[in-house]
Amino acid sequence: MIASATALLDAGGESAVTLRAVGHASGISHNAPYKHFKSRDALLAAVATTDFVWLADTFRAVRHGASAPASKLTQALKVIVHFSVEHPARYRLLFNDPEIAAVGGDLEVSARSAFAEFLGIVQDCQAAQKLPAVPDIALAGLLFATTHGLIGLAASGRMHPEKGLSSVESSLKMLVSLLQVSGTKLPGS
Amino acid sequence: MIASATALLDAGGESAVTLRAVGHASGISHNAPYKHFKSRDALLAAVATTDFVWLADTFRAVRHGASAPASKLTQALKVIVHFSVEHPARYRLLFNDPEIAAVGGDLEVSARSAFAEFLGIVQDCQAAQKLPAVPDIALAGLLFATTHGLIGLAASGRMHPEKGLSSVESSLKMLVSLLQVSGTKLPGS
DNA sequence: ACCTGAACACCGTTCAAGT
DNA sequence: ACCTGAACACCGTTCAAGT
Repeated sequence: MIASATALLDAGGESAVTLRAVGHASGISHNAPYKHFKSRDALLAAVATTDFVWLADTFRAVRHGASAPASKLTQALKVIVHFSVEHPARYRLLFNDPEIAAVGGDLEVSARSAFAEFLGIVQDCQAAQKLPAVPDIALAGLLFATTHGLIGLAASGRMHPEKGLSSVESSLKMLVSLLQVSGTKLPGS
Repeated sequence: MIASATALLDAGGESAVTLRAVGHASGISHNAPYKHFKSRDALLAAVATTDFVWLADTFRAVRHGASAPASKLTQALKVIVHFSVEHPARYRLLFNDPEIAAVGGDLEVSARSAFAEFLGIVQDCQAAQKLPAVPDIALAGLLFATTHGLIGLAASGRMHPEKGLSSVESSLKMLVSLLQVSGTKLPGS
């Protein structure tokens, strides 16, 4: 049922995920989902939870890989960007949907877990002097937020008129390189 | 009618903006809007256009104010943050709604106009050596995207667990200060 | 416990008809 | 030209009833 909803999201966006379509794709009636989920939003939240768990696992794999810290950060950011490109509706569910986020519960736990793994990668970069020694959580939030913002603006066509998606990665590269410069001269020193 | 839709957005979010409610609030029938707008999305796009025009005007006023360039940048970012706090549904319409963005036309023109004013403020900061001398459009996009991303993550409750909205402004302050440090040592030099 | 089918109260949108 | 009222094809959700 979660799988059906996920497939419908990828195929037709959030509006395509009607309980009738989910029921039909799962071979059950259109209101059988109510026996397993409190509402349509709860079903969508379950999809989002699954994706957050996947994100956390992927970040963990990147972090424990063999690359240099700065390269791991780039890889993690690419994971986010690629996910947003390949599964835009699911990405929006994760980071752009207040109604879904309000569900809380497992969803919030899995979201924090994914962020914690990302934070670990940022901390490793700081330890390796590849990022400035500002508070780690704020820095990780800033990097994540910038990636998220670039993705959102690109998706809305509200970014650099002439460029397309590639500008997301090049903008991120610019940010990381600017921050590395900052790392060599700590603010306040 | 645009005013009715705007009020409904502020009061109850996007889902409250039904054509029946708009018609009732405007003293007309529930499908009279179709004589003025091609669809519900077109009406929402008209609301977004109005807000983009307001944003462009506000940015322009900031830019031509008496403050120092760096202060103008801070003011412009605050305008965005405050708008997102006071009118979350309208903010989402501007920057988080692919369906609305796809309408194009006047909406896109007004969006580009707002970005152009913001770009001007960034350029002034670069001229005053308050921001690094990287390509101006990319830098403006980066600053805007970061602000947008921080707002979105804060709205989704997906940011620093312990902090709230104030962390958006403090994170932005951190970014600008880090970029100012970078400005003193250009990358590649 | 889990599922079904009908029903309810909504939607956006269309259309024939009025002025 | 602009508006109305009824109608159509959907929704999410509820509920009595089945197994």
